Amino acid sequence: MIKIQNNFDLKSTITCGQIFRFEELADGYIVILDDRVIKLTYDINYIYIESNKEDNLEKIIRDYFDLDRDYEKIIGDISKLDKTIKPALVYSKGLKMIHQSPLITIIEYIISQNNRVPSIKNSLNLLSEKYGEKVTFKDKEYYLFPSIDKLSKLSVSDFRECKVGFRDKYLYEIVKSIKENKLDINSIYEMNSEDALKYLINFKGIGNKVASCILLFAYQKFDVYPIDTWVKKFMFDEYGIKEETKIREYTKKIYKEYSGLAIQYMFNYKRNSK
DNA sequence: TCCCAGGACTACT
DNA sequence: AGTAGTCCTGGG
Repeated sequence: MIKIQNNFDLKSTITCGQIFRFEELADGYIVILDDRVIKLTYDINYIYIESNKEDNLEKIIRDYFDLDRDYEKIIGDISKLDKTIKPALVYSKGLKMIHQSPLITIIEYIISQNNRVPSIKNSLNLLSEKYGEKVTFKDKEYYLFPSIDKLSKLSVSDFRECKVGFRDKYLYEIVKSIKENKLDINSIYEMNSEDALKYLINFKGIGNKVASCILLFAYQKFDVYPIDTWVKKFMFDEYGIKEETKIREYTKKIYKEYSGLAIQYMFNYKRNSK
């Protein structure tokens, strides 16, 4: 068990749509990471983390929840640039952008296309239960997300059996590309956002939105972002801007390299506050 | 039973 | 260059 300062908003961070495989408990959350299961509980001062695998835990947590980035400063900078977004920043104070493994993020967001959250979760759980490593934690069984080696042995119909529907062939092809390094997930770290976006969109099954989510949640490229209905609503209500291209122009001009973060805060505010 | 939501691709102009 | 139709699942 480790404890860290409770200086972030665990609930928003976990439930705001960036994480699919989590479970809400009476006193906290279970989250399934790449290589372990964690349980997070909290009081006013601390967040307590337990795992089936304690080694390196603090470092992994700090990395996954992006705890070492100075969000206070970023938020300060954004609110200096723009007053209108301030309520959203205050409301979502403590929301962190998670830092997930590229492989999992790519699979998750391909499945998410034209799909709803419960159905996405169902598919991810099926994939994990069938092909992932079983882990026992506090007398309960969990399944980690399958490795690239495991995934690359699946057929199109294996994917189909996990209820991914027409996305089966996309997953099959992309997993193969990753395995053969035709989709080089490591090279993306070094690309600028524009090139990375173009690179990802070349692969069948990855469009603009999916690519944006991958770059934001796996590569922490804060200047790329998906624009969904909640963000559109915010932009229309607050600024009277309706078209997506105009929204992109505007957010880029105002929020610059922090656009992805600003957008996520907007999304959380618009969707969750009254 | 049908209908709908939800991204990206394909095949058309 | 732009767009209608299509792919599948789960839920109303």
